[in-house]
Amino acid sequence: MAPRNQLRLRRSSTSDRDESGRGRIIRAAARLFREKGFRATTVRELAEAAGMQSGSLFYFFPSKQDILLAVMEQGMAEVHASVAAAKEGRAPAASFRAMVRRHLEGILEEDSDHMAVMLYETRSLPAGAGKQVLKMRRDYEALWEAQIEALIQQGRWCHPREPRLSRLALMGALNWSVQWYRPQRGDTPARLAATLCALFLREPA
Amino acid sequence: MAPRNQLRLRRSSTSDRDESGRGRIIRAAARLFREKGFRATTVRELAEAAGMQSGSLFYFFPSKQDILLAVMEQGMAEVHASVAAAKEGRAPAASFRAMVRRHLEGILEEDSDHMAVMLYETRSLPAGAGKQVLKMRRDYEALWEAQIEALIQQGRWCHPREPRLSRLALMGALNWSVQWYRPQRGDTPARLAATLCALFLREPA
DNA sequence: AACTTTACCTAGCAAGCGCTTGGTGGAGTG
DNA sequence: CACTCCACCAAGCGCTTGCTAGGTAAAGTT
Repeated sequence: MAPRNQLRLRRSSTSDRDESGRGRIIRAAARLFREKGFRATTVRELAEAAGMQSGSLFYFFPSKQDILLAVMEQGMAEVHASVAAAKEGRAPAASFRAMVRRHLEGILEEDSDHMAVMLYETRSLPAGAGKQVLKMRRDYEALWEAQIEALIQQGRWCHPREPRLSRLALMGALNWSVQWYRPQRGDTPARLAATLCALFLREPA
Repeated sequence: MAPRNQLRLRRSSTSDRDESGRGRIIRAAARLFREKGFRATTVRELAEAAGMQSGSLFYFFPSKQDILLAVMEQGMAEVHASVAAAKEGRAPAASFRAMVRRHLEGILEEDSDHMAVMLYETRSLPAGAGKQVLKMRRDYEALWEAQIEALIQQGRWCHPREPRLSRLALMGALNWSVQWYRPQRGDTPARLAATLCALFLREPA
């Protein structure tokens, strides 16, 4: 019995946004998992899209499920970082607009499939798995809820009570765009963001 | 070569909400497809949940995919009927509130898995399939968009332009609840509906 | 120069998959 | 009582699935 694969696994030394085997796998997986779903994507398809043989995937990851986990982790980390940066150093309403824009860019732009996979493939993970991802997700939600509370205090939010439900409604309105948004209509995530913000923000008194 | 299964298939003589084989299969499929997803549900699990052997499914349906289609059709038809009925004979804002309530009940209540499957399993259908379901879906969306236009005319909608985007945002906010709503919190779909309506409706002038 | 590690490839196994086939008991019909 | 039809069951076929085992050429290390 050979030593377990796990023992030799690299954690991404640089980023996984590189041309290394790991990086190529994660990018290909993000695209396929988003387009076809996790279960409907076979390791053979995935390997071909990453430019290697199916067996080689298991040199980099112990299982198919761990590839899904890696996709989600990367998506969550990148969007969180982008949105958190947009929050800094602006008035609440301006911050909010920037955050919405970054969030939509993070789920709608080309080669930004990771976060969409994270949003819609949660149930492909067995009950115990993905605690790390779950924690990241909660942190991300807290970021938004805090922002909504700031807007409520300034009287700029459309509904002055229920910040939790407001956040859920907002996230629904934003994340649903994954289901219908198609870039070729002349829309961009930025323009969509501007319009959607207008639904939730109240004019200054 | 035996005659194809299709030739012997019954269209639901009464409703499929009965205890017939077909009805049992559709109900079990709705629950499993929602909980685990279409691909992750095997015909053996599905058969067991419906109280029969796996082969027997194919006496009632020509393929697993046709079971999915039947689930979606039933869900779409029932919710459409319920929401369309709520629209009748009320002032626009009151209609709207009733519609939102019916929609949420249709996707959140126990044994109402069909519509949720319809919302989140579209990509499990191959490109050509489900034209019937797609048409039903478009009709349903038109129903909502008309309602939003009526509210805009009365000055009761939170955003006076962009009825299409308003509809998409609203649907997102409502449909996202499938991902997070859990009944045991003391919430009900009806209460959730009331709060979410307040986000989108404007007070009468 | 000798050795180890990295980054894969090749071949294939065991399990599970959707679906088919050939029945069969019971109810309905003439 | 003979016949037909309905609603399934029992068994299994052929294929695909995630994953494993063993190998290897090239690069890095000592």
